[in-house]
Amino acid sequence: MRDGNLKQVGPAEIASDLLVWYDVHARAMPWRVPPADKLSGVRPDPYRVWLSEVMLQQTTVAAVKDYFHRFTTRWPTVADLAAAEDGDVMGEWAGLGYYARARNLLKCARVVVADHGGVFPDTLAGLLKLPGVGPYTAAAIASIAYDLPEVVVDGNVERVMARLHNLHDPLPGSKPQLTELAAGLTPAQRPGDYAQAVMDLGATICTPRNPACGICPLRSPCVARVQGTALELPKKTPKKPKPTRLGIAYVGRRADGAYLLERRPDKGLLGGMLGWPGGPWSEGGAAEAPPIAADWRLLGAEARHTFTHFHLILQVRIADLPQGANPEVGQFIEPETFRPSDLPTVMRKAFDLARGGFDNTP
DNA sequence: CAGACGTGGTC
DNA sequence: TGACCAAGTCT
Repeated sequence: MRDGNLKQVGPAEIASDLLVWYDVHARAMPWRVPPADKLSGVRPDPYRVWLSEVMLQQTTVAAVKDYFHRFTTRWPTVADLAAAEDGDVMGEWAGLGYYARARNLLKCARVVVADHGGVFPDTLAGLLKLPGVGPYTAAAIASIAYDLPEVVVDGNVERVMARLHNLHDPLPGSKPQLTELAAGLTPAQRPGDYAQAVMDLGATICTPRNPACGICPLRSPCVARVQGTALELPKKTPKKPKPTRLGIAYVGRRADGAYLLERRPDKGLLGGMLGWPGGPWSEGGAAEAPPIAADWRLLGAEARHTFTHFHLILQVRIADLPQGANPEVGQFIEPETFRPSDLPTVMRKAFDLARGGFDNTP
């Protein structure tokens, strides 16, 4: 049979082909136990598997690596994390995005310590009850950490399944079908390696833009490859356009170098993170009053930032505040305590502009 | 169930 | 430059 033709291959053989490929091409990750080490009985640490999986939700491996290293260095066990201060965890997560993940991370660590003796549940149902652990993450922990044959379905698996079976129904409506197809391939042997193999395949071979079909271990049974439809799969329902909102960031600096910051409420955008006072952002325009009376200067440049569902143009206003200033909003953070890296990215952008403003007007 | 929820990289 | 994309979850 020529390589360009479709070949009937059973589910067991597909899984087996994928595992053979994975044994050679598995990417090395700080949270992963390589296939060869598993043969000597080494098991992944459920804490590290959980932490990495939460960080990897909608986030690239490249972005996660440094955060994973900092978290596991500072909090080596789930008990260490459970005992951490909220603000320390939020600050360490700053820049990674989707901050509900960090809030749920801490909640989850405390539940595992308080209700499970510091040991992660080893069933899908038990894992699903944990804060911030949904169908994907529960199945990933169950299969990767405990080698249970649960069905792991993430964006990679959806893409691989849609192409393998040439399924043109659009996401997210087709998710149940894709899950069904994924379930049909999940093997009883080495389900954890299999799950990681599909995700590695999706990340390195069966990529969204330039799939390397020629070297894909599943090229023989892949219907989309033969039909020439791989590039258009999986289909997705079109997204709505993003509106643009306007806002103000008031960056106030006291004579001793302390900055006036506020802790944002747990609910909503950037919940639980530090930020500059400035009120809500809206399409109508920004008119929020300053947190304290002072000589606020408007900077010439604005911070631009795009969130998941809107663009933001942020005016930056700066002021030198007297040592005895007593603002209604927020709290001063001493220069020894303040780490710009504790700020979410949009707030750090405003800070970078403000710093230039202060430098120009000593 | 559709919308909220971040960010950095890529083309 | 801007739209799309990446190991989703919660409401």
